[in-house]
Amino acid sequence: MGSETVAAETEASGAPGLRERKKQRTRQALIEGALRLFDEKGYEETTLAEIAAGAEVSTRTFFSYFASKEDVVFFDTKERLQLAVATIADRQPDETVVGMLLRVINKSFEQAASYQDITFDNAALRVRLILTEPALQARALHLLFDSQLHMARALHGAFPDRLSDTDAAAAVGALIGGIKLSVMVSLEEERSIEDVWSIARRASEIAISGLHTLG
Amino acid sequence: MGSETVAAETEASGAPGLRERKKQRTRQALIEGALRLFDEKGYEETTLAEIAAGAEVSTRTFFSYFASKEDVVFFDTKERLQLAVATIADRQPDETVVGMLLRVINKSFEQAASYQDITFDNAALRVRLILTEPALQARALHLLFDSQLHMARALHGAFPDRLSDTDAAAAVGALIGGIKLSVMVSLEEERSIEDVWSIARRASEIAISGLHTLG
DNA sequence: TGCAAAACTGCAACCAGTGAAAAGAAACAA
DNA sequence: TTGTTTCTTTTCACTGGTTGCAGTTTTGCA
Repeated sequence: MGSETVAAETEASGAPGLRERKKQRTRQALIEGALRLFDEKGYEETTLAEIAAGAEVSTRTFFSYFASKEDVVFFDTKERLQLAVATIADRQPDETVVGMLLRVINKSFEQAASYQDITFDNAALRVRLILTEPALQARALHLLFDSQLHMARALHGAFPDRLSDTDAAAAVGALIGGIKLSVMVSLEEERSIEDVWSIARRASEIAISGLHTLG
Repeated sequence: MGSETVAAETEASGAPGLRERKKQRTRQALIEGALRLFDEKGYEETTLAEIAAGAEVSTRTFFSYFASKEDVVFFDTKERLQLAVATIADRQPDETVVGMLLRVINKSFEQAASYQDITFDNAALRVRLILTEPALQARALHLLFDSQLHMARALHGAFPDRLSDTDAAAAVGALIGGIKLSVMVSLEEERSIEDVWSIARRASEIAISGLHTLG
């Protein structure tokens, strides 16, 4: 089944077997084919039958790799969340809450920037897709929300005595909520990556120093 | 069509015509019937056919009142957003950004608390429903996100010289993001309304005074 | 080579959602 | 009241995502 991102090795040996390699190839074919089709003819206009045919599997098989049509687009979400949570889990000595949160944000951006995972260079296409398709936007927000919950729990776990669970949630929610909304607004006009970057930074500064520093 | 919440009057006279009254009754029947069915047999297990039958209309007619199955549950969203945006629009003289945001939050809570709109007393049922059904949760997040965008624009409009559009977005996103996530975490255990209220307050204080005041 | 597990296929069924044409009901004018 | 116009609902047919199931193929391994 495609539910595990990390390859399950055949045995104690390090080499993935034929079965695993085939599965990875099919998975990648589904992802790349789907994104290409979404780009060419639009998300709604692309049917699962076409996606499956593109990867030379049956429609039914699609669903043993992804739980839904939307999910192909978010193939790397689990991985990204894992990195964030892991980053929180290995708290540096003497690190402050804010320091840790910034480290998480930075790592996440780095990861996003250097994406090679699945020979996949159309990150921009994906962003455009998610921004324009309501169904994908809803799914993205749901996944992001879920990630925030996980991160809040991890943060509470990293500072068990200093932060209550609800305070940890408030912190994560405020930081990511601020960044998310300001980036979204900024994307309504065409902007360069650098612009977006600095807007995100600015939003995190606002969250950290507090809204009272504004008007 | 059911797209307008406010009744379109027949003429210059104040009385809504028969047509309008019937539509309101049908709308209410759909809402109440749907929520009752969702409660009794679960959201996924309830079909549109059943909902429509409960209100004695055809399945097709359901879709001239609501755009989707999910949307019945969020029948009052437009109204709530309108209040929030209107509250922002009539900025008080000498009001600060933070002061205004707090006023919006308070008004919104008031409105939620005093809900009588459609002889509808099962607000709690609805909350439980949204919290447990993934499809509804995704829709809720999408609607909330959209509301935040509108509020951010309104805020920028209210303080055009003091707040850039992206800063306004950062403010709204941080405040609502913090409240949302902490309330959500708090709801994982059973809590009283008062508890939730004070947790929300605490989250807004954190966002206002800044994350740096934490760890 | 043979067996068990894993993966894939085809098929049937369900249900949300949409388009179009026809029927029904209400509003309006004469 | 009657005829006309406009809005609403119904009926019907159809698409497409999603799932369960039963059977077949492929792979891993002894």
